[in-house]
Amino acid sequence: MTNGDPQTREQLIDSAIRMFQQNGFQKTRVSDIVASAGVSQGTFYNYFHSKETVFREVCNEFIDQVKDLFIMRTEHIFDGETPEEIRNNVLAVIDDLLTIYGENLAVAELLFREGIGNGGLFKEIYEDILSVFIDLIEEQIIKGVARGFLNAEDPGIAAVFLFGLFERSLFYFLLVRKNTDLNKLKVQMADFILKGLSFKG
Amino acid sequence: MTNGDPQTREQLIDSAIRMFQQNGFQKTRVSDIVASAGVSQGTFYNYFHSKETVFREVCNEFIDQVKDLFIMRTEHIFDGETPEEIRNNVLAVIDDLLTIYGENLAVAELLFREGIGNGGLFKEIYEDILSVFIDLIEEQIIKGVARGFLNAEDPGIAAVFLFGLFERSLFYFLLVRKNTDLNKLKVQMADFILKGLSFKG
Amino acid sequence: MTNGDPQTREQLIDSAIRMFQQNGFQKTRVSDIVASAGVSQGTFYNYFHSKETVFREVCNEFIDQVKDLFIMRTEHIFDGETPEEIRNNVLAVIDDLLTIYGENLAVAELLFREGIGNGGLFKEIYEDILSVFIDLIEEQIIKGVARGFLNAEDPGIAAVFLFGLFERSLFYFLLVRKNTDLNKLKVQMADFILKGLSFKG
Amino acid sequence: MTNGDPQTREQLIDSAIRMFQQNGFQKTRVSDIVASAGVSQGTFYNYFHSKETVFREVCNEFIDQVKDLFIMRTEHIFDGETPEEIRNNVLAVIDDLLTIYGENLAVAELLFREGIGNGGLFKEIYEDILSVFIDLIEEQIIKGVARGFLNAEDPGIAAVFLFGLFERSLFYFLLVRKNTDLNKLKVQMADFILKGLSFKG
DNA sequence: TATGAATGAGGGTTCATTCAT
DNA sequence: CATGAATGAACCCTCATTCAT
Repeated sequence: MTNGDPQTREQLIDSAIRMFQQNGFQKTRVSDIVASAGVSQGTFYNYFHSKETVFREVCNEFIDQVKDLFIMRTEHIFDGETPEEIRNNVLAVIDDLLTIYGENLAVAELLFREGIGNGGLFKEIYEDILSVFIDLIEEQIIKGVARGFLNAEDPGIAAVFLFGLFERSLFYFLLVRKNTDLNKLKVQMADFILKGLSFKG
Repeated sequence: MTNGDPQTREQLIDSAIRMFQQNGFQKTRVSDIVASAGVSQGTFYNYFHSKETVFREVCNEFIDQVKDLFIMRTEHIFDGETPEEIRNNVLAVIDDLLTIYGENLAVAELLFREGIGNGGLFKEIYEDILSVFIDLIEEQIIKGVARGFLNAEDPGIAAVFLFGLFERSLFYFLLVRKNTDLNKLKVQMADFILKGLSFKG
Repeated sequence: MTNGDPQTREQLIDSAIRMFQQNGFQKTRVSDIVASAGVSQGTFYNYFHSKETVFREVCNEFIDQVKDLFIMRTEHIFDGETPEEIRNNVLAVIDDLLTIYGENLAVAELLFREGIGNGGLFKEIYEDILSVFIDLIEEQIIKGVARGFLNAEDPGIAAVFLFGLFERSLFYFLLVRKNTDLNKLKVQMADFILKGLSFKG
Repeated sequence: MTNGDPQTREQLIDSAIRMFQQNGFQKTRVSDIVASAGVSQGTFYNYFHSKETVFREVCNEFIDQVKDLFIMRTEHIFDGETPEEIRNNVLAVIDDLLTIYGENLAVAELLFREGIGNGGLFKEIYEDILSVFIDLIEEQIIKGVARGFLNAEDPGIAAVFLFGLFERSLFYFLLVRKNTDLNKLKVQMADFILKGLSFKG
C-alpha cells in the first residue's frame, strides 16, 4: 500500500513539466508525457488521476514553496532599526524570490502562461495565488506603516500594485526579454517600490 | 463577394465574445457560438476562417483601440508646465484606460485570461501587447525624465513596472475583487507611479 | 433544426440492432455500428448521445409496440359469452404476441439477453417491462375472475406466473430450440394457462 | 503447488460474489475484488485464471448444488399413492428450491441478472441451466403422466412452462418485489402448476 | 505464494471543419 | 450567402493481466 515507485513518479512529473512548458497544457498529450518519461500509458494513471491532476500538483508544490519562502523572509523585514537595514531586507526578499523563480523557471512559466486561462480550469489556482500573496504583502505594508517606515493610504490597493509589478516583471525579464541584468533589476525594483510606498530613507 | 452581412458578422462576434468570456476559448465550441448567434454551423465559416480567427479579430480590435487611445492621450502628457498639470494628465490617462477597459470588460477578460496560455496559441498576441505598450510607456518616461519631471535610471525597466502594476491591477479590481472604489484606485495608482518615478511635485 | 436525415438514422438503428444481436451490447463497438451503416464515426453522435442511447431507443420502441398491442388485444378478452369465445380470445392474444416477437426477433433477443444484466445499466428497462406487463396481466385476471370465468386466489401472483411462463417460453422456443411447432405451442400454452387459472370451460 | 490458501481463496470468492452482485460482472474490476478481499492484485491470479473464471466457478457451484438438490428431491415425487401425498411432494420440492435460492440469494441474483447477457460470454451457462433443468422437469412430468397423476400432451413444452414460471417468479419475488409472503407463493405455485398439468386430485 | 508496479491495447466521445444542396 | 449533415482525426482514460522481486 505504498504510493508507487517514487522514481517513476518523479520521472513523470519532470516529463509533465517539460512537456507542459514546451507545448502548453492543452496541447500536451498524456502520451507525450509518458513517452518522454519512458513508461507506458497506463503507468501514468497509477500515479495521477488525470492530466489535470499532475498540472495542479506541479503548480501547488511550487506555490507552496514560494509562499513558505515569502512568509519566512518577510517576517522580520521591518525589525531593523535603520532605513538601510530595511532596504536591504527588501532587496533580500526580492533576491530570494527571483532565485526561487529562476530555479523553477519551467514551473514558473507554466503558472505565468497556463495558470489563468484554459477555460477557467485553473482560474482558481491563479486566483488563489493572487489572494494569498496580496494578503501577505498587505500585512507587511501595514506593518511597515505602523513602524513608521512607509506610507500607504490603502495598503490593500498598494499590495495589488506590488504584486502586479513584481509578477509581470518576473514574467517579462525571465521569460520574454531574457537578457536583462537581474541585479540591476532587483535594485531598481526595490527602489521603485520603496519610493512608491513613500519609504523614509 | 462582399464581406457578408455585417449584421450577421456582428452577431457572430458578439456571441463569440460572450461564449469565450463565459467558458474560455478552448471550452467554447463553434456550435455554441452559432447557436447563440442564431445561425447555422456553416455560416460561421462564411465569415471567419476558424475559431482562432474570431478570437484574434476580437482581441486585435480591442488592442488597437487601446493603443490608439494610449498614444493619443500620452502625446502631450508632459507638455504641461506645472507638476499639478502633469499629475492631472497622468490621472486622465489612467482614467481613460480604466474607462475603455471597463467598457470592453468582456474582451478585456478574454485578454487577461485567455491571452497568455492556450498552448502558446495566443502567446504572440499577449507578447505583442507587452512590447507595444512597454515601448510606449518607456517613451513617455524618457520624455518625462528629459523634461525634468521624472527620474528613472532605466526607463525600460520602469516601463515594465508600470505595465505590470497597471495591468494586474485592472485585472484584479475589475474582475476579481469587483467592489473597489475605482476613483480611489486611480488616485492611488497615479500617486504610487509618480512617487516610484521620483516625480517632482 | 430538423433531427437529421431519417434515412441515416434508420440505417444506424438497423446496424445497431444487428450488431448488438450479433455480439451483445458490451462487445459491440460504435465503430462496428457505423461501419455497418456505412457512415463515419462522428455521424453516429449526430443522431444519438451515446451507445447506450441507441440501445434504449431500440428497446423502448419495441416495448411500446408490445404494450400497445397487448392492451388493445386484451381489452375485450372477457367480453365473450361462451367459454369457447374466451378461449379463442386468449389464443388470439398469444398468437399476436408470438407474431410481434417473431417479427422483431432481433430486438426481442436483445431484450431477452441484454435487457437484464450489464451491471444494472438496463436493469430498469427490464424491471419496467416486468411491472407494466404484470400489472396489465393482473388486471385481466381480475376481470376474468369477476366475470366468473377464472379463479385465482391472488391475481398478482398468478400474473407473475403467466408472465414468466410466457416470456421464458418465447425465449426458449424462438431463440434456443427453434424447431418447435409454434401452433402447437400456442394451443398448449393457452390450455396450460387456462387450466392453471381454473378456467371454467 | 497446492491449490493455495483455502482461506484466501474463499475470501476472494466471497468478495467476487459481493462485488458482482453489487455492480454486475462488467462493472466489477479485479481491483475491487482484491481490495475487498484484502489481498494484492497479483494474488488474484494465483487463484483464478481470469475474472471470467471466478464468475463461472461461482455460478457452476451453485448450479450444481441446485441440480443435485432437484434430482434428489424429485426422484420419488410420484412414488406416493394418494394425490395428497404427491401434492405435498411437489410443495416440498418448491420449498427446497426456494430455500436454496434464498440461502444463495447473491449468486442467484448473479445468475438471474448476469447469466444471460454480457455479449454472450455466459450465454452457455444459462442455456446449460435451461437444458438441464428442462430435461429434468420433463422427466418428472413424463413419470407423472405415466403414473396417471398428470396429463400433458407435450411434456417437453410443459417443462418449459414450469421452468419459466418458476424461474421468473423467484426472480420477481426474491429480488424485485421482495415483500411477498413466500408461503402463500409456494402454495399458489404448486396449485397453478398442478392444475395446469391436469393433476387429478 | 504474495506483492504491486508496469503494461498497452482498446474504445467511446468530441468538435472544428467541409461541402453538397 | 445559408444550411446542417457528414466527416474523421484526435485523445483521454480504463483495467485485465503479467512478472520481477
